[in-house]
Amino acid sequence: MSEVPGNTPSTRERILDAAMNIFSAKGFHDTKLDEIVAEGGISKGSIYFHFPNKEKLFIALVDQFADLIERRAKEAIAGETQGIRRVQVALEAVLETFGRYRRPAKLLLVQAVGLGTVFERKRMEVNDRFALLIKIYLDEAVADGSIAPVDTAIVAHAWMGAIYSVVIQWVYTGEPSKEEIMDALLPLLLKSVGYQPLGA
Amino acid sequence: MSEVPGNTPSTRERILDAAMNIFSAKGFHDTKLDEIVAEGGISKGSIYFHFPNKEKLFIALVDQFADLIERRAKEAIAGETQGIRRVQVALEAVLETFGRYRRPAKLLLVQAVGLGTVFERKRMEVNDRFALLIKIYLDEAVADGSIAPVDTAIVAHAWMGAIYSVVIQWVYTGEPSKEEIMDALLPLLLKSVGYQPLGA
DNA sequence: CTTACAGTACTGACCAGTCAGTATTGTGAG
DNA sequence: CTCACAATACTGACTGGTCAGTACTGTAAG
Repeated sequence: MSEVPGNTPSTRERILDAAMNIFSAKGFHDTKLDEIVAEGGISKGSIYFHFPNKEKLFIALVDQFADLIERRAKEAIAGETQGIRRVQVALEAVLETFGRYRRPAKLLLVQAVGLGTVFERKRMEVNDRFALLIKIYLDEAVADGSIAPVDTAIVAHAWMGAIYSVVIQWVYTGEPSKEEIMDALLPLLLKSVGYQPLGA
Repeated sequence: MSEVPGNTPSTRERILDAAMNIFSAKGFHDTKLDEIVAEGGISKGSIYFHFPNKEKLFIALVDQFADLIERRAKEAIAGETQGIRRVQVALEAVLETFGRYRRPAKLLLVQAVGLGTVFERKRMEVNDRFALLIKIYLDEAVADGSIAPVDTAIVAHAWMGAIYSVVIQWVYTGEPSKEEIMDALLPLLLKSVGYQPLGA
């Protein structure tokens, strides 16, 4: 995630990796900085050299993963031109990325929630960014006639929630498998806006 | 919620009301017991007379509301016999109940998440209860031919996530209105399993 | 020596939970 | 009804453990 393969990881990377492991497992409040120190074989001083405080360290991890998801979605979209296809490949890319990174997924979807006023803004911001992204391409698909007109704002939030929920379930239990999710969730979402996938 | 109208609320009820107000606004960790004490005009000691600790007080509120939601859904279902109609009225009942209680909704859907191992069990339990409920009636609808066969486990989680997400959005912003949600979300969910609502 | 980082020992604010005491209500014997 | 006592309900000043953050020391490279 944060390490360049073949290189000795920098202290900053070691901190981020260790923090990701502990935060994603125990949540923000139940994670003690000393645990991160032990996990990463680094020192408390260096954490405060690289990050101003515990909160910013946590947010750095959230941002890092949210950026990755968004980047992957945009890359996928760039390779397609037709409205609904773009929506489809973006969904695939997002599910693929969540599937590949279980710990960051848990951090973003579970541990970053319910942390009180400070983090609430951050979470809203990330959520809205995703919802807006979905909305834009749904609107595009409506405009070019791929799908019938719908309230794309609500659909965007509903889709996001559906994806989150299934991914969270997978994060905790490992079930359903990534393949089952792709096979069941993708057609479900597309059908919900009246698009009949080819295979169905 | 917890008060018998026309009666002076008992201390226990005053505690629950005050705790609901603060917890739902600030989250578990950012809420100090002294704030609840101030809000409810009660004393710290009486909180500990009625509840063993802060955690159990919080969970009492979560349970109380989860029970209400489940009860309303089951009542709605009991009044119908046909498969897909039962699913539909249950959805309506749940959305209606979330809509009526904004603070409990936020407590359950936002503040109860990401609180670490202790609460994670509780939340999984509540979630699975809801998902199973949906799944049962979806299976019923499949069995009686109302809808085509689908992976009802995934659909159940996806639906739950979709509902949660839209409700959370409404909790924060007041938008979209309850009517818009009902009008857009219900057909969306039903269409996702291939059921064409009458009005469409 | 200085810079740039790494390591460690320590501090003090914070807040959940305690407990000794007070108030209120219940009861039953005279 | 009323007095004695008990049980229950409530109060709020206090405490002790915790842990984010800080101040200080160590070191290697230039």
